[in-house]
Amino acid sequence: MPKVVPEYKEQARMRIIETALEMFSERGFYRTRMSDIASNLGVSKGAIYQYFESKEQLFVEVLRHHGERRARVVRGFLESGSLMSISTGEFFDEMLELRLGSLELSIDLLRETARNEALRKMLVGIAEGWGQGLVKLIEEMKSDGKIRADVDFSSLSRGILALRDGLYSHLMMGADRNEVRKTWVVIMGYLMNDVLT
Amino acid sequence: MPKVVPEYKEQARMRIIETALEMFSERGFYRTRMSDIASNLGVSKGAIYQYFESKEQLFVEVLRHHGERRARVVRGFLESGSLMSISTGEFFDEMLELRLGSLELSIDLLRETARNEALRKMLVGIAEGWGQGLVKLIEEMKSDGKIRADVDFSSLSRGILALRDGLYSHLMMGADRNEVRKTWVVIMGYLMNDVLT
Amino acid sequence: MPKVVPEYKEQARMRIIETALEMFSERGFYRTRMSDIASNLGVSKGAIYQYFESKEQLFVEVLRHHGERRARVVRGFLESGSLMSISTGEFFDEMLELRLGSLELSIDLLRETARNEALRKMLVGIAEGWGQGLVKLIEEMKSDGKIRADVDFSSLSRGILALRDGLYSHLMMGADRNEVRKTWVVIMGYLMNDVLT
Amino acid sequence: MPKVVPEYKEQARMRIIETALEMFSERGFYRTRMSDIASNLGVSKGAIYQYFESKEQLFVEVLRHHGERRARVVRGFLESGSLMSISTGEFFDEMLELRLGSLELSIDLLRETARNEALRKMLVGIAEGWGQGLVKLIEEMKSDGKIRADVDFSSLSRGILALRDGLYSHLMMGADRNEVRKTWVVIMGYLMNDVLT
DNA sequence: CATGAATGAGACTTCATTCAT
DNA sequence: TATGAATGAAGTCTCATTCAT
Repeated sequence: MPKVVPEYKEQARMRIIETALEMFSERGFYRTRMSDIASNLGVSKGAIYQYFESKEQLFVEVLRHHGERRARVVRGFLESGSLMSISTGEFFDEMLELRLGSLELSIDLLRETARNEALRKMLVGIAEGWGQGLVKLIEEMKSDGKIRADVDFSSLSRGILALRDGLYSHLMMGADRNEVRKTWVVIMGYLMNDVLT
Repeated sequence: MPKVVPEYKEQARMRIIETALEMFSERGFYRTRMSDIASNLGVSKGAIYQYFESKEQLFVEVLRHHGERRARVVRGFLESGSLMSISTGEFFDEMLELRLGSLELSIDLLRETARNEALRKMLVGIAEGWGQGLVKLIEEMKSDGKIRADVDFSSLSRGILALRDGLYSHLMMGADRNEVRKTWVVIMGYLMNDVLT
Repeated sequence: MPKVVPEYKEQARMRIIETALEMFSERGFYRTRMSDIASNLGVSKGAIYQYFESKEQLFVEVLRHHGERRARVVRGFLESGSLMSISTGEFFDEMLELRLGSLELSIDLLRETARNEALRKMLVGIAEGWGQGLVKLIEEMKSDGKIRADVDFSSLSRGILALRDGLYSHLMMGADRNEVRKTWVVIMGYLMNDVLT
Repeated sequence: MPKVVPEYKEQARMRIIETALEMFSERGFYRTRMSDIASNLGVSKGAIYQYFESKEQLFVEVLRHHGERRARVVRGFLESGSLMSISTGEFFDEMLELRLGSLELSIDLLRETARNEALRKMLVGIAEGWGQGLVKLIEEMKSDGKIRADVDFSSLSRGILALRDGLYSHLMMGADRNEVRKTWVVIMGYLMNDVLT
């Protein structure tokens, strides 16, 4: 790709973000050196600094990009679907693919957060996005009579998200993927029993 | 207490471990400097090296100690109790008090793991401890007829643990403690509906 | 103007030199980045390297150009004038306009000098030019009987130059321009009292 | 010197400041690397960071220390003396020894100043200290009838300081020390002629 | 000729660890 | 044993310079 085309810079930026995302979530913010990212990309350290002014800024952009992508995908699921559709193994796989939980990143994020107010805002925003989406879906289903009227949708929503995050962490700790997926399906199945009419 | 008595060394060791545990779980392994731990303890950096040969070794000991304490407490709950007893807000608070989830530590642990096989073993051991405890409890309840025969106890056990871990992470991210506790109670209540006879 | 005419190159060279002169004297050699100069000129960094082989070489050319211009102006003053004419506030303003003192540049020059013999030669040459001009003027006035015969013209010349340079440095340090100009006039007045017949 | 004595840290601090002062004034702030200062001191780079949190902070401390020392010495001269005493070659030598002019440092200071308000304050303070001391001396001499009543002491004071600074810069540029000293004596002599009764 | 993305040497800074006192 | 000054390896970041387009 010729370097003069206008899209070039944006593509280069995205390549850096994608690579950094992978490395940050696998090794963590501190264990990932700028030189690692650079050599993984096949460029020099300096090149990255043309696109991001610091390692911390790169991290912020990685999180922002990642958060937006997650939000888009999840919204798609929630809007078109029902609670049943997210109780499936397919949904779980899809989430996994997108590192939708990304507990790894979240922990580092949390630690950076102490020094970076913008990060904290974003963090809260992303979490709220998920929560609101679920809550809205549950409310709609309730008013459609698909869900029992006495369901505490706030707890239900938070519980589902917590289950998801916890299962991710188990995966990270080395749990077997099939077992984890099965757990999702089984537990979500139980919950659906309880709340669906 | 005169410094020459043998207990002194053990007490000093424990003080270091307790302080390091707090700091590692709040700031993370990388953000916590040896000098921070030392000044928090009111001793010199050198003193810590009389008890632990390296920062990594200190981390390992912190995790070992923490893991053992958690295991003890949880075993107590599980042995004396039933699934109902762990569905309560009291149990949740108790877990919280002991950093029983300690996702923060787990993440750092996971990252250290890449270079330290012993750590990985311990990690898996701790997780299995929890899992086995729950599984055993569930099996006993099933054979007592307190739980429906068709329950997939492995998934149930893993799901409960994942729920716990996920809720911890939400707390870390700034969620309200009362809401999180309530979520635990509500979701566990649903699950009990499904599995208890 | 089409870019291929030979004058173009010379004009482009001069534009770079003028811009660099301003930036070097305001921010200093080290604080001025090639990219700053380029963006101030509205061209790319690469373009500058078509005219100057390195930042250091550009600095040398800036100094040469500046020295020559100063020399021309000062010669004009000295040849057509008398000591009285350089004791005026107008002369002071004129000097200022041309950065005739340019202590800022001189200091950077001095520091470059350690590695660059050619620079040192030029530096000495410029300083001598001033000195010789003044000395010659004083000698002529003396032989015309306008100056007392016992005047140490070497010290007088050097003293005048030192006064000028010192006042420039005061300006740079934030002194009020009117006060500085007045000082020049007053002190030069005293000195004229002493040396004129 | 044993490292446990309380004075040790202060002495170490001063050694660093003295060495840094020499190197900053000879090579300038930018050309002086922390590793140069360290190896000149015979210690590692890291050691300096136990005493100063950054290169810039070291520079500030160097200037503060230097400014205070200069102020002390000059005050002594001015208080005990008369304008005649500072018109001597001995005074000039003394000033030189203490880098009392320190134009080199001042230029770097000036450049740092853009980013550091505290520095600018100090700079102004030091300059004012000199000026006030001279002005006070001249006023006293005037009221004692030793100086002509119509002397503009503000301009005289500034002129003397400018002469000093200018001569320093000439020395830095390679002028002969004896000639420079002689210039000081001669020009100050002329000025004394004009202002003393 | 011009561009500006990429390079890479080198500067600053941090911090786990050591060791003389 | 305890101290904390010193070390030095390693990481982040800068910027003059090059070169493919």
